[in-house]
Amino acid sequence: MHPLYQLIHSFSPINNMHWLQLFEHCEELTIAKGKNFIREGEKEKRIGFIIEGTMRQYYTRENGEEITTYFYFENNLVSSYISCINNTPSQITIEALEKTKLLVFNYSVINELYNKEKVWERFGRKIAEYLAAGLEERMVSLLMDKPEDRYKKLLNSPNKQKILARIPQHYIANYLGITPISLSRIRNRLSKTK
Amino acid sequence: MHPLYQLIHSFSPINNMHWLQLFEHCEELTIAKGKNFIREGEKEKRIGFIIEGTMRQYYTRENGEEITTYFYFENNLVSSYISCINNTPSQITIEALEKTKLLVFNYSVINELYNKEKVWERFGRKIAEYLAAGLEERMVSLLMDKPEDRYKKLLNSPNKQKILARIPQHYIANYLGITPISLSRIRNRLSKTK
DNA sequence: TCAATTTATTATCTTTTGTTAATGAATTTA
DNA sequence: TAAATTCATTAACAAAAGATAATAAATTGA
Repeated sequence: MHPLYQLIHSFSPINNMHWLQLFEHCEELTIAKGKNFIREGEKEKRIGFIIEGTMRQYYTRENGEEITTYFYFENNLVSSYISCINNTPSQITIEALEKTKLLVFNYSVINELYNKEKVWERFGRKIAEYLAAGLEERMVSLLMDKPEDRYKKLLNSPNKQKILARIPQHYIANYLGITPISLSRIRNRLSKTK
Repeated sequence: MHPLYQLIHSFSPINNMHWLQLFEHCEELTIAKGKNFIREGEKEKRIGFIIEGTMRQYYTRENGEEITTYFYFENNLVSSYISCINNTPSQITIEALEKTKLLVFNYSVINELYNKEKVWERFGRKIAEYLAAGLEERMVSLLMDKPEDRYKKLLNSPNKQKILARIPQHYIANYLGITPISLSRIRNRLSKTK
């Protein structure tokens, strides 16, 4: 079973026919380290599924500063989701942090499948619900926790260990809503307490 | 056309039969000022539609401190959405800030409609997508903007003016991720600049 | 109406974060 | 391998935010 088939199935059980409805519109794409999969301002909507590699999503300030908001790893779907659903130009850029192999399809494909099949419509719902739950958790942490606590949560979250393992620290600082200098100080503080 | 019918229709066009599938399971409920519609720890899942009134959603810290994360007004759907979709006890409390009249139904009703009808499944997707888009915008603002800028955005957002008009300032401070004292200082600073 | 409570502001002090800059380590790449 | 770049830490200072407390204004409720 293809890992993307598995992922979809875990959200909304589909059969082989449904799978092929999507799979026939997929193609492989390899992105070199440092190159972009999606660029800010872009209107073409693509969805990627990471077969291997790591990607980083960021917003760009007016002064050109990049603010990293998310990381993607193997078996993650990656896209400018908001621009897909709102049909607006992407506000984010998605970059490969290492050579990344993707399976790629157009959002229009999935959108047509939403119209065609109830199981695909359900998949769309489940994915959006999953996303909303993750965003809410993150938002609440930003509102309620001190930066130091957010970092501790990251340290204690087993599924986020790979973030720490593979990602430069200054990107993690962005993700936590602080500067790299501040994260370095937090790390220093914590190392002395223990 | 009932305002809830209208709201649903704007997300996913439904006909009168679909509407009645939901409406027959609705009942009216009035919550007195200061009383709760949903309580932290609660397992029963209800969804409310505000006919008139204002509500506040908050998380509670271990020390009992309440952190306000959202406000609801007329024609808003209100529920512990995350606990509905994850089938977990509510982490939030939703309180009436003034006497509030609701139309109420159980999440199980809408969940059965998801199974029964494709238009309802689509409604579920659209609502979740709408929610995710709002949460992403909020999260990005928390990561990228200074508190002062978040407050300015609130001032300039026409649909959020009612927040300022009806809501005590210390709840707004929570919503912006700062203390009431800090918001008061920001207001002081801004009043001097202009 | 009047006391009690809630709410917003201000002051003081402490803590934390941001900013800029310097340094050294690690990594990349030519 | 050597030079260049990226990355993490640290220092010093400024700016902002949190905590606590006092005060005044507004609102609520008996």
